[in-house]
Amino acid sequence: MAIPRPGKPVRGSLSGTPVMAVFDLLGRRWAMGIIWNLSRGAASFRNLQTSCESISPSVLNSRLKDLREAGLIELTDDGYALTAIGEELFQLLKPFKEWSGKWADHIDQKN
Amino acid sequence: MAIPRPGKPVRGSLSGTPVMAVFDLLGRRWAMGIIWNLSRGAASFRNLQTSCESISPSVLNSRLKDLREAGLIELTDDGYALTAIGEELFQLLKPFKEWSGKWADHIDQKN
DNA sequence: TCTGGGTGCTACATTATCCGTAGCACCCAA
DNA sequence: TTGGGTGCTACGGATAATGTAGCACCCAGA
Repeated sequence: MAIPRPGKPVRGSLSGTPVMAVFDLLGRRWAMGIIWNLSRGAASFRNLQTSCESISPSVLNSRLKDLREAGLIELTDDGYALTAIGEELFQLLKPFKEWSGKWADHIDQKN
Repeated sequence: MAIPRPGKPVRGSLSGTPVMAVFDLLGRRWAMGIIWNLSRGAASFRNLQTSCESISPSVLNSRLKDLREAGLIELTDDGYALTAIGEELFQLLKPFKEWSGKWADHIDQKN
């Protein structure tokens, strides 16, 4: 699948705004999980495969390609790593961890 | 598809942590876009359908069900609306807009 | 040099998910 | 009671994800 570019939504997004292109890119399986994993440092293909338990290599490869073409990750001597702007994106993802705790509590309450 | 619950990943996520359950839920088409749209206030089914240009009603319905079961949105007299915790999640999504601008510039530079 | 094991990735069939369109039930106003 | 708007479901085809197998490459040891 083609890579969504800001202003040129591929998958049919809301209005073609850059933020929707982001949602388009991140709204794919494993995309955010991969970024999350790479935040701890560069990782090899195999390494990512094991930390993303059940991802198949073909999808991992495809997602890595997406993220690389989007400029969020790059292939270094140490393996795949976040780029500067990818790291910035991770900083936005970071607060999700705390929120998810609240969310979990909220759901537990209901059950 | 079953709803991912914190601690009980459905689709096979990294490690079953709550944050991965979030990524599992949001890593579906339109999920973040719907939340983004609802941040401007409650919206009807039709309303969402038009603001999410090319979403099909069946997928929209499915996503709304996902988000409702996850407790992020609810059906009010005014239509679908963010819950309190859904609104909190939107606050985390908000900074993506600014970042996406940077990202767009970054990509333009490369081309 | 020739195993043998680790790594990165591809191929392919199966399954799940998404999309597009049609259409039904409901409400309300004319 | 007809017509139009709204909320949603059904279904067939397209697209994406999964699971498994396996190939090419490198390097270490015999």
